[in-house]
Amino acid sequence: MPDTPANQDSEDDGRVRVLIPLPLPGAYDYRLPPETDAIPGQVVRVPLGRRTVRGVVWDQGGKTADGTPVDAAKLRDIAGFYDVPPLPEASRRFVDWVAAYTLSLPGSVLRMCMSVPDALEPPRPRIAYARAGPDPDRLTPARGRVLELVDAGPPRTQSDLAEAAAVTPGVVRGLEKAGTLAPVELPPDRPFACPDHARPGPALSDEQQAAADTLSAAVGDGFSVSLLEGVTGSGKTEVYFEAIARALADGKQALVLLPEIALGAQWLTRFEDRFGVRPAEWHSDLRAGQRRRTWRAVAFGEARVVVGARSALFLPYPELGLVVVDEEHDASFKQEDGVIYSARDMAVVRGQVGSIPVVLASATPSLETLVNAGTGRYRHVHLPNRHGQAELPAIETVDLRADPPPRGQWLSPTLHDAVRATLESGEQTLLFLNRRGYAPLTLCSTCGHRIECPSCSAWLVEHRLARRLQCHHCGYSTRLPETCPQCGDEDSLKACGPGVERLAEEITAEFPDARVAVMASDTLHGPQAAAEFIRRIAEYELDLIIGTQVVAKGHHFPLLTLVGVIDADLGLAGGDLRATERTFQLLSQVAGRAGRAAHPGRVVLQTYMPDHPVIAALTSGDKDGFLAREADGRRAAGMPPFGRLVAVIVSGPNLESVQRTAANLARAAPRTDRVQVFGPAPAPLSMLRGRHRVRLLLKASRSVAVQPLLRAWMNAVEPSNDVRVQIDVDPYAFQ
DNA sequence: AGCACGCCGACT
DNA sequence: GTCGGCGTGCTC
Repeated sequence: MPDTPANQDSEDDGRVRVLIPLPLPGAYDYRLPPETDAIPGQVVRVPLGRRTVRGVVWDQGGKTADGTPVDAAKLRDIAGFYDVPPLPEASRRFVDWVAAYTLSLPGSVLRMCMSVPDALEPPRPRIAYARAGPDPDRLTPARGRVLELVDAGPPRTQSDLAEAAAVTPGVVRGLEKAGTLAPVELPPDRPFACPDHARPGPALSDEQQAAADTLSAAVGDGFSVSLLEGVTGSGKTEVYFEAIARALADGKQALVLLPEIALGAQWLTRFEDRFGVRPAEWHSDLRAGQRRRTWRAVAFGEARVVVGARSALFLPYPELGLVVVDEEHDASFKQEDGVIYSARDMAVVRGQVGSIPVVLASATPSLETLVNAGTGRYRHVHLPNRHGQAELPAIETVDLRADPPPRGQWLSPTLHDAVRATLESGEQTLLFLNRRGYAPLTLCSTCGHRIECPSCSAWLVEHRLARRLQCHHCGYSTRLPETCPQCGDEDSLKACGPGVERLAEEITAEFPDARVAVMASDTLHGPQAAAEFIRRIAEYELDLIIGTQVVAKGHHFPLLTLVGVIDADLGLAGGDLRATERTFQLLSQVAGRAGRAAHPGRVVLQTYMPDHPVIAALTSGDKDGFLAREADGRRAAGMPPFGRLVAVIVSGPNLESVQRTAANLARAAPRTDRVQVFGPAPAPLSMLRGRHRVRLLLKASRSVAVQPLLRAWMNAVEPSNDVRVQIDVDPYAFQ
């Protein structure tokens, strides 16, 4: 549909609605200067108060609260137009949809699309340095290295030269001053290479080819959702690459969402193997220059494939033809602050507003997705397992009540023997413990004091290598005290429970010859470090890996034949309904690290609850039965995905005012027989970053439109001025 | 989100 | 007497 002038159906006063990426109640009206035109999506500069801000010409909304248009006398002129493509219609509809669904302000959602302020300005030419004169009088070794680089290749920028020659940027400036180098202008942005869809990919098996054909056929055929289910090593990635190739061949852009880009090095390599170039990347630790370049390349349609974290969903793709969500079950797709949304669910919405296919890929799909596949709402594409082996390796349990580890240790005799045997046979072991640091709790043996975070209701975790206590929720960190902060007793503090560091200590003592390394999110510093770690495992430079959940993701190591789970019960505490599903997914993924074609591998789960349904399902291999029972339980309870939940979180530094607002909300709760409201109750973390948190939970059947109910409910209550009320539609963690 | 206004405490 | 803390309110 061609864009038509935004003011065509407005009054004669040249009124244009402009959405500003600020938390304002809606779009604002502006006047179009004479002799100018505005089309929807155009990015403009508008006066707001005494400053000028960016905004986007919007085609809907813009009514004031009482429905009357803003007085024409109040209108101010649009100050200017940015020379970037208009925000595409699908993006605009997506913004409106996400705002309405999550009950956030449209301006807050638009902000996620416009997160790169300087991307709107024309790119500044880059200054490079080229040889302009003879060597300087004083030719130091540092200057020599720079000149060697300049003479050997094309002109390079100051920072680039400085880094490559291992000198400070001052050396380059010095050479400019001496007349040896002169600045030259480079074309502003390095262009993104276009992935080559026609490049031959790896050979696919018949089953993989059939799956690839199914996904490819959906490309260009309007909105659809396909669940691509297959274990690690089944070739999922290569299969959806064929759908990407099809989108590229059709002249469309493609987006792949991954949970943790930091660990995507293997993924990027596979992409490059298939398409010849790297895709555009989008994640939180991108440098400002890269962000700007990528945003513009997406908006101008130059970046054809983007791989990124959840925020990549809000980039202004003009020609998006496919969205893939890999590891779709992953909890990190849920954005928990600001605009609270599930990137997996919003990816489906983005597919709907753009009339394009969505692929959800996972080895262990979420129950929501499986239910949608079961009812036929989603297409279910199942990849057979690698080499026809069992879905999971043989999983056995160790009942810690009957077979406990020695005092102060964490490996049961059975697991200890298994580790020894694996080491002796020259194969690799993975020990999984989803706890960073040395010990999760520090306790005073004299007075019983437990060291807690001053601003969260959580214990501080000892990190012995760093000699500190850390809060894993807010980042608070303090030196490990020598005396009890409560009773002052010396040498009375005891580390309680294991973390990966402590497990490493035990392993090193028990198996001094083993080459051991710990893999946790805080031991991997950046993508290169993660890639290096994975290389060390793959090239057999390590015998034993101790890891947290970061090891569960998407890597396959052929020499790894033993997986030991130190505490299989860890995720089951807390009574969260989703805990069983989550634990099943996590332990399935960890178990899947073991084994290869010739050697099935062994998985040992240490547990105090060998009869728990999750543990029983893992050992029996009855995945389908477990999921069916889980689904039955949810259906009977009216819980997601069969019912709908909305969490209302009230937080603030003052407990009384938080409780007062929560009580007022409870009093004003909607009273119909179509919804139930529970609470207020302390939120799962009752204190976080110095704020008390109280939660109400609204439960409704799926047929109820909860947003209007919630809007009326929230409008009926005036929160205390020091509290914040957040609404989490479809909370991930619920109790 | 900014940037005003405004209303109370410590300074040259 | 002013400078300045940050609570409250507004921006088409």
